[in-house]
Amino acid sequence: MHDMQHEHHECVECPIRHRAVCSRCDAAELHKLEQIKYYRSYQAGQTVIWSGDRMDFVASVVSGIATLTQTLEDGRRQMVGLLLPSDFVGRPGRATAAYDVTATTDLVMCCFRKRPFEELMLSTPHVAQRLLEMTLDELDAAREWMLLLGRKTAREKIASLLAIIARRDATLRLRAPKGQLVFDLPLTREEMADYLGLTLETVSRQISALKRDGVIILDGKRHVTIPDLERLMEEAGDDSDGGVPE
Amino acid sequence: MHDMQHEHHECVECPIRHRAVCSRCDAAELHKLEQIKYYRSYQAGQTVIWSGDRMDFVASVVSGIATLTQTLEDGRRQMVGLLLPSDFVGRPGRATAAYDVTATTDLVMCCFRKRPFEELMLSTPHVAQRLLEMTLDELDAAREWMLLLGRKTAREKIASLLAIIARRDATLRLRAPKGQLVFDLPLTREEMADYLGLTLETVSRQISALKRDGVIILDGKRHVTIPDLERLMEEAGDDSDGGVPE
DNA sequence: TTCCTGGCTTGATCTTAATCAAAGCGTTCG
DNA sequence: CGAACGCTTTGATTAAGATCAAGCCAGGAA
Repeated sequence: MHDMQHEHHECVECPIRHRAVCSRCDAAELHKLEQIKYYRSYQAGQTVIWSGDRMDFVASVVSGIATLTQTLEDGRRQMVGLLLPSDFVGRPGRATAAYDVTATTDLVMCCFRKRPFEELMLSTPHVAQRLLEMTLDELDAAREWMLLLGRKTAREKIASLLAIIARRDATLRLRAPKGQLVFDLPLTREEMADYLGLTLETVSRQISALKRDGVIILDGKRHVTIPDLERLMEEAGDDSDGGVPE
Repeated sequence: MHDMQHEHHECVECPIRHRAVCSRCDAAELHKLEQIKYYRSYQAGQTVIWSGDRMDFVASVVSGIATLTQTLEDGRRQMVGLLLPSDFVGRPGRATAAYDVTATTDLVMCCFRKRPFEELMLSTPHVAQRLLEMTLDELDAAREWMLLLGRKTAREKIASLLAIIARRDATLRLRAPKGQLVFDLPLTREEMADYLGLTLETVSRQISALKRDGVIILDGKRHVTIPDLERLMEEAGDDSDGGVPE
């Protein structure tokens, strides 16, 4: 419809191009990307791909939320990734999925056929460089998550998760991070439990406790208000690292 | 001494070049690397760098073992990385260390000054591509680790750690992974506890239990024999994923 | 040799979160 | 409308691992 705006419009529509490519884009590259790209939609609860399945694309979340989970034979589940809009899924150079990918809300992904995408990466260095940056960010997030799983109490885990969601949500909406934060929990109690390495009963109890103590205000089961972000961060037990340097 | 062998010798000496660069090396690039590279040695127990400190290099482990740890204000510690020879440390594009890095054995690292290394990355695409691959491997390892921290029992955690060390050790020594495996634990009980999100007492008890049950044979406190790797893997509870594809 | 010291083991007890169980609430479906 | 279902809350009990507390053992120093 707006031909003159086409390229810019594509950037907004498709975060991978915005985040990984467009910052230093080039007409020939954009044209190649255009040819290997397609969209897929999933309903809430649908599985995008099972661990071990052939995966012939890489993708970026356009809207909605997806999770990566791992499962032990006896059914114990651990979430290992939470994908919000603009996050990247899939690994260049690997044929099969390493995790179950599930849509927890209605989900739209922008996919790129894997083989041509890999070829594009070889010929356009800044795509690999941008992808490296994003992967390093994910690795940092994973290590923060490891601290949570290994050493935090149930209450601290819940507070940490709420802080993480509030922060990412605020970033997505470009809200100022000061003052009251309001958002809807994008996860069920069970999904939160899988994120935190807890049972859903413990999640429910700790949420009730935080509510009772005034750390959060709950309206219904999903709508959360954080009256005091500082307070929540304290509950999360995160290292503020204002410590004494030697 | 062996001038004709110089480049190859350097590759062996310095894993980052071997793993990230040399596979597709080029004389000019090698020359640049040579100029920005230097070695540092640490004694067992020494801290390489504290979280938050300025970090003006990236590096690769040449020999010995280093750990990455995160700490909560009250002293709870969680290991988030275990670096064996050829592993990479440091993040291009970041000024300060995000974790405490500690030498758990005597350690030699091959360092590259960060600024010139970043410039080299911009001009030599395959370095960024190789680094991306390595980072994706680390991310996979981190996610496996998250499953361990969030959902495995103490016994499974110990068995998993032993399997991980046995596997990496076998890889380093280029031993055939069949039959009996023998190795020395490179970590104290406390370090194992920090790896696994347990206390050192629980680590000790579970090691004793695995010994009692014949899953491992202990000679002294550190020398371990795995009589049956299959058995150990079962104890580790890992998803063998020989499941039915749909 | 004896005495330390640091790393490790083992025991007793306590706490946290898991498990088992029941019921509440809000939607959707018949 | 009422039944049924999915998600959640809450309660009672149990179990896994943490915590507190001795001791053990090997190696190094005096």
